[in-house]
Amino acid sequence: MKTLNESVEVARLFQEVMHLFKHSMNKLLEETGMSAPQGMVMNLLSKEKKMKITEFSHQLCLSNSTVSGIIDRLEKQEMVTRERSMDDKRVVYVSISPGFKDMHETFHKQFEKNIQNTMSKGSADELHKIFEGLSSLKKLLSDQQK
Amino acid sequence: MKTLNESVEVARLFQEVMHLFKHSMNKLLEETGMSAPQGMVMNLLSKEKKMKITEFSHQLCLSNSTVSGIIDRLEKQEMVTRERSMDDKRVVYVSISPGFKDMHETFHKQFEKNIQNTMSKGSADELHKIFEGLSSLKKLLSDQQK
DNA sequence: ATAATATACTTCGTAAACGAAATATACGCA
DNA sequence: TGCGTATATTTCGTTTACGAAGTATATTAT
Repeated sequence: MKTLNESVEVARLFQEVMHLFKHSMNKLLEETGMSAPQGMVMNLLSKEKKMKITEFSHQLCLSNSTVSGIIDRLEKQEMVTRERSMDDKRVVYVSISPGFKDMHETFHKQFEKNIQNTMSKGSADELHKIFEGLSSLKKLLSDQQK
Repeated sequence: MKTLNESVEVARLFQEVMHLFKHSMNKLLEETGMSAPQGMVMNLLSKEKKMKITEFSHQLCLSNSTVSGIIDRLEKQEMVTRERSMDDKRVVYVSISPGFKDMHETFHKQFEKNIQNTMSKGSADELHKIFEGLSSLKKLLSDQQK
C-alpha cells in the first residue's frame, strides 16, 4: 500500500522538473527577448513558413485562445505577420515578418546550439531512459483521462 | 550529432506530459471546485496545520507573490485563514478555516484515493523507472542553470 | 542607539493558460 | 436557395506565474 507515497513523490518530482524545464527554456531564449511559448512558436515557423492557428495549438498542446494571445504579442513585436487565407476565409496564416527573417535565422541557430549543449551532458543511454520514463508516465496519465 | 533530434524529442514529449499532468490534477480536483495550485496548498495543509507563505513557496517551487495570490483566492472562498505571527510580525501563518475542516478531510481522502488509482495502474517497477528518468532530467536541467 | 541590511509579505504590470461565448465563414442537405 | 451545423479564430473573465517595487518588521554593525 505504499503506492500512495510513491505516487505523491512522482507528482512532486514532476512538478519540480516542470519548473526547471520552464526556466531552462526561458534561459535559452533570454537574449532574444522572447518568452518560452513565443520561442516555441518561432521554432515551428523555422520548418513551416506558414502555419494556421489550429496547427500551432495541436503541435504545442495549447488551446486556440492561448495561441491567439501569443501571436498577438509576437505581432506587436513585429516578429510575425497574420494573413487571412483566400481559399478559406476562416483561417489565418502566421508567418515570420520579412524584416525579422535574418534575425530569426541567427536566433534559431543559437537556440539549437544551446539546447544541444544542455542535453548532450547526458549520455545517449541516459536520454533514452528519460524518454522511456516520460513515455510511461504519459501512458498512465492518458489512461486516467478516460 | 543526432543528440539535437533526441533533445528536441525529449523536450516535445515533456511538454506533452506536462499538459497531461495539469489536466490530470484538475480532473482529480474537479468536484472540489479548487484549481490544481489551490489543491496543492490545501494538500500541504493536511500535514502541517500552520504554514508560512515562504514555506509554501519553497515546497511548491513558486514565488512568494504567486503563493500570495493563491492564498488570496482560497481566503475569498473561506477555505483558509491568514493570521499574523506574534513572534515575528513579518510572517503570516495560513491555516484551514475552522468551518472548512470537515469538508477538507473528505476532499483529502478522495484525492488520495484518486491519485493512487491513477498511479497504481503502473507496476512498482514502472513507477521506479519513471522516477529515475525524471531524476536524470532534473539533473541535466539543474546543471544547465549555472 | 541608530543606520544599513536583511527578511516576509503584498501590490502591480505583463505574459500565459483555459473554457465559454461571440463572430465569421464553410458545408451539407432538403 | 436557404437553414442548420461544423469549423476557425477572437474576445472575455478568471487563475497562474514572475520579477520589481513597496511596506513593515527584524537583525547587524558601528
